[in-house]
Amino acid sequence: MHETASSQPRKESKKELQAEAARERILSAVIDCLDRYGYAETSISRIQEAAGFSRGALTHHFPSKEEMMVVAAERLLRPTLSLRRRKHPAGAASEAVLAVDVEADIVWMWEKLVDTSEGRALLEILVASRTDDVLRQRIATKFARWNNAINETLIENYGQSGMDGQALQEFWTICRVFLRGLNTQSQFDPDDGMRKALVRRFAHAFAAQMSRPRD
Amino acid sequence: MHETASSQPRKESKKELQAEAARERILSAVIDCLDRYGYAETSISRIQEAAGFSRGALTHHFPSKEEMMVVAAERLLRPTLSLRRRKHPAGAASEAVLAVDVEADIVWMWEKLVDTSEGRALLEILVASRTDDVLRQRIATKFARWNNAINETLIENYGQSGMDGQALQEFWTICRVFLRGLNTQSQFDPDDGMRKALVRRFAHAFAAQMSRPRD
DNA sequence: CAATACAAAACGAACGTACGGTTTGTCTAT
DNA sequence: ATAGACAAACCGTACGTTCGTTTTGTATTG
Repeated sequence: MHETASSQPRKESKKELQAEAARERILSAVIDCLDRYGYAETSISRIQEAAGFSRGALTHHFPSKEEMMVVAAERLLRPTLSLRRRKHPAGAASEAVLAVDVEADIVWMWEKLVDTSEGRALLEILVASRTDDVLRQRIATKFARWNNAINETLIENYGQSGMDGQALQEFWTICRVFLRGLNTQSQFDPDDGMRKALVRRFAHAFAAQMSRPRD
Repeated sequence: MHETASSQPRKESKKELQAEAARERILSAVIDCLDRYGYAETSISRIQEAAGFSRGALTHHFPSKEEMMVVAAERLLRPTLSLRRRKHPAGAASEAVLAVDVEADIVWMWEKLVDTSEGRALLEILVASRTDDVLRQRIATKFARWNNAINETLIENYGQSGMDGQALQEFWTICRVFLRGLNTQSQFDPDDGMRKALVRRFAHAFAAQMSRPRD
């Protein structure tokens, strides 16, 4: 072993790049299968087929199916998907602006984070981890960190509202829970219309609550 | 087949009673396994073990596992669990009374309908039906009817609020979706405290929105 | 700059296991 | 006696894993 420290991305050997690309392709296949077939029906064969690799290649990159699922979950819980910061014009009509922003952010979360392959795959993993002890233990801290990261970003954006931090955390958690729950009945109205209407209705009521003084 | 019409429960032969009790026991075992092990890990062996029956008994009462699941789903979607009617004192302070009632009903729904074995089993079936076409087709209409029945009961109780029927339906659907979503992360805080706090926070905001005039 | 040596990558067959379904047998109540 | 209620053994299948082989990229020689 030479001293090619991993902190120096200088010399990414071609093989390492290839291996990393393969792992990425496999993880994408896992997420795709979770969305299409659900956690239970996501078999090695299905992943193999979706990724375009052989059975042996999968076991070469991941020692077990469980490991594949955990790494896929880690990818879904990567904090890379953060809301963009908003710059608020300091001063007048702050409440109205705030409400509009909250509504827009919620709709954006629904369309870009939840109502996607990744969002549905995450739902499958979360529901599976409800009854799978080892899976739950392995993703619990990542999930908590992910929730906190989202909350912090949102609180940073909306901290000037009248609510304290605790209440804000709870409100955004409610929002996340609602959007995730909406994915549990997406199969019953193939047209997005109804769900999107619900999102808007929720966002509107939610924003109204947030931009009002606490009682 | 004699002409013992099912509309005449007059002569329930002892054997029929026994068979019905066995079916009920099996269905309870299914729901229990769905809650404990999840949809994927609910196998015939597990159900057999939980119900205290042999493999043969299960296949005697239900032709297939899918049929068992569908009938279990039908049991979970039975309209028997309806909110009790509330009698409102016609007259003063109706808005405040309304808000209190809404909050109480939501907490009641969470504790008695959603945060239960049956509620979690229903979550498992709904998530499974997202990717299982035959299961979805077989429970779709029952699920829709169940949602409508709940909505109608609630609208009957709260019809005097300022909202129109469409908005009320959407609001209660939002409530149901949120409570179901809360079950998808119940495994991460074994203490009910946090979830119950979220329910209360949601119920409070929800009630405030409902007892306010529309904009 | 070849030629060789070695490790990683990809492959596919084989294995044991657990599942759902089926069949056969036994007992009980009518 | 006859049909239903339950039990137990059996069958084919699909799963996840293991393992030996082949291929490909990289490093080390002359």
